[in-house]
Amino acid sequence: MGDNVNNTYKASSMKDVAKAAGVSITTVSRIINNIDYPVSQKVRESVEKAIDELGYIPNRSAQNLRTNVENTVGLIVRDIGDPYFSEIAKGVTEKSAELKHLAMISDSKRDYAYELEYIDLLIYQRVKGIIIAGGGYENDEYKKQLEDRLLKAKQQGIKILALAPQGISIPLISVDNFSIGEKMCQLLVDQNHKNIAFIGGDNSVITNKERFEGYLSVLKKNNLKMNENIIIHGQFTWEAGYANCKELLARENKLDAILCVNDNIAVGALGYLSEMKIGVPSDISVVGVGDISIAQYTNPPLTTIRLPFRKLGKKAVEFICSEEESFTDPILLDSEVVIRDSMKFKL
Amino acid sequence: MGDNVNNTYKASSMKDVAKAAGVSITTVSRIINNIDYPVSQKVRESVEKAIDELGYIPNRSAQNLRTNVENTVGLIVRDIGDPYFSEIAKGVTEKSAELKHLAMISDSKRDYAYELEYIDLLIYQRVKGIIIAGGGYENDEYKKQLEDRLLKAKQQGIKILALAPQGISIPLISVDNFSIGEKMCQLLVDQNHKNIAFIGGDNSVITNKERFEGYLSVLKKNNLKMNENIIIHGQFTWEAGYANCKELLARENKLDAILCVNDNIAVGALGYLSEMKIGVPSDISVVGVGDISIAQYTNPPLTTIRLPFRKLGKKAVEFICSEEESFTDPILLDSEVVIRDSMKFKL
DNA sequence: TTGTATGCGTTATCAA
DNA sequence: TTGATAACGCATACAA
Repeated sequence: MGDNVNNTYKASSMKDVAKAAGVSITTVSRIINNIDYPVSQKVRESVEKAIDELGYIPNRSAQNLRTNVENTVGLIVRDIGDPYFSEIAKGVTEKSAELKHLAMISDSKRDYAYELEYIDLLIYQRVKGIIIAGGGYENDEYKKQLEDRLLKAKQQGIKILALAPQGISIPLISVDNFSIGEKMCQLLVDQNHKNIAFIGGDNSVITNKERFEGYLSVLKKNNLKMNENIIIHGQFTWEAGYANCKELLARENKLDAILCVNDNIAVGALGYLSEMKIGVPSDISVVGVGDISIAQYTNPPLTTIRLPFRKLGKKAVEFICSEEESFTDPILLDSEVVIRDSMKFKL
Repeated sequence: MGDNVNNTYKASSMKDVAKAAGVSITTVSRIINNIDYPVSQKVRESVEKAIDELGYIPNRSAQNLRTNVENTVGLIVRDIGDPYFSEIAKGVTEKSAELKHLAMISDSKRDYAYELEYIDLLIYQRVKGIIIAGGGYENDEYKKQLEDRLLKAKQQGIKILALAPQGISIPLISVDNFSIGEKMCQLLVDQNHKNIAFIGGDNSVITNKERFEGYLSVLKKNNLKMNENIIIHGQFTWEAGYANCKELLARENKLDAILCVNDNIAVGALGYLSEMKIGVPSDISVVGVGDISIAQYTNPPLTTIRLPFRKLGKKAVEFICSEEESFTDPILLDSEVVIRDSMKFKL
């Protein structure tokens, strides 16, 4: 089982196997790769025996150098503890495993300097493709840096794609965030809600901005005037949802509904309202976006819109492992409104 | 910027750089590796210019084949959406990035067949080390398979370590689960709780078993008789916590406290109790284990014991990237009881 | 059916 | 201060 010298093992190579089996390395290679090439039963057996005894495992780096075929994909998330990203990560790791690939996951801690650094590391690692999960930042420097990396990756034959808009030209598998904002706002309007507050996350993130614009568009369409007082932006976490809901109610207490830009924020808001003994949906309706798994267990269960996180992750890996080089038209997956009990029916 | 043939790029190599700069590849290599070797300013500049113009990036596979130095670590979690694991993952990715390494994360979906398969994939990938995050299964076949892989990894010079006991000899960086069970149970006993229920997760998982034994040991020590009726095992999720709390109360309604084997379960239990309008801690005390981030925001905030998840992940990466080959004595990190409002003080 | 020889892109040894 | 060359482990074209 390998040579034990100085208590350290040296992995055996094809050469060792060939020698042990008394054949050439070509033959060993053919057997390893299970290529449909005629090999006599006797030789095959002796090689397999040698492989087993030596505990031989092919050297990926050498294979890789030779064939230039990678079997890793890179995923960059903002916060792996956030259900939004962990669901995407599950889709990515699941599909990767299915295709015998491995996923490298980096957590940028919502800091785009890290985001860029990780892309560099992943390119250097020569992964087969890089998946950017978070929404782009409305920041010219960031966009420029990202475009640089797109070019760099292309030169190395590495695919890059995003699961949320980046404000630049990049293959995109995502959802239609503007229409999501519209749908949820219209849902509330349809039930006669008038004073509809908006709690957003970081509004320099394009995803947030697009949903927000969907909200504004529906207000306008329905001749409801926008009230800046009841629009708050902050972070994407439930802590922020809690804090911003508090702030919101301090500013304005005649609210019909709160549209939260994601479910995390809605969960935080629900928590604050419950603490304040404000009835949901009797006193105020709350809706979110995402349908993360906890949304069905909040009190009351959350009305939201289901985003296909896992499917996004899977599709991304499929693209990376496909022959397709690139694509320009965004692939937008459907999302479906999920009615639960946190929204009042006023009709 | 690379040769564009048929709309596909071929990454440039050191050879290309050398040719462009009119020097030997040896010189290029020296400059790339920033080795302290005298290179004339003029040559250095021309090489750097060529690197820049060609967009040259070293080929990791070739470097790797030559030097046999890896810069990736593997992490296997059971469910990346579970705060227990996502916190560990954050520790791992953070420390990895710090050391210019990349983390490959696999999600076994709590299925140990996948767990083993992922280990194989990671070994084949020749990562520098593999971190097993979940607790081992009390299952002889699993243990045997795991031991096989330990040996295989050793042959390849790959370190494997666990962040929870596996029931076999393996380098371990963890916490003392038995004493954690003891501490939490003693905490309740000290406050005069007598009928202390236990909601566990999968009791074939060693971590669970050890905490449970700590609980039993304290009951015994205090001459409290164990009541099988109020001991339930199930899953580690809050859905299971909810369901098992319900089951528990259907079986027995004279409970002083519930000791949950982790915070997820406690969160689920709290949810059920709140729905049933059962006061916590007025009617019944609830404590958990872990101190996941949501624990301070539950209603009431959860009394629990803080486990150093992130630190575990970081220490694991430090070990993998260190010179140390292995170690036999488990490294057990401290955990600290966190008193919040979900436990009644009866004294 | 099997084997020989070449080259993938590096690093490192040795020579100049 | 610089360069020629071998070797890492493998896949493959070609020869036998």
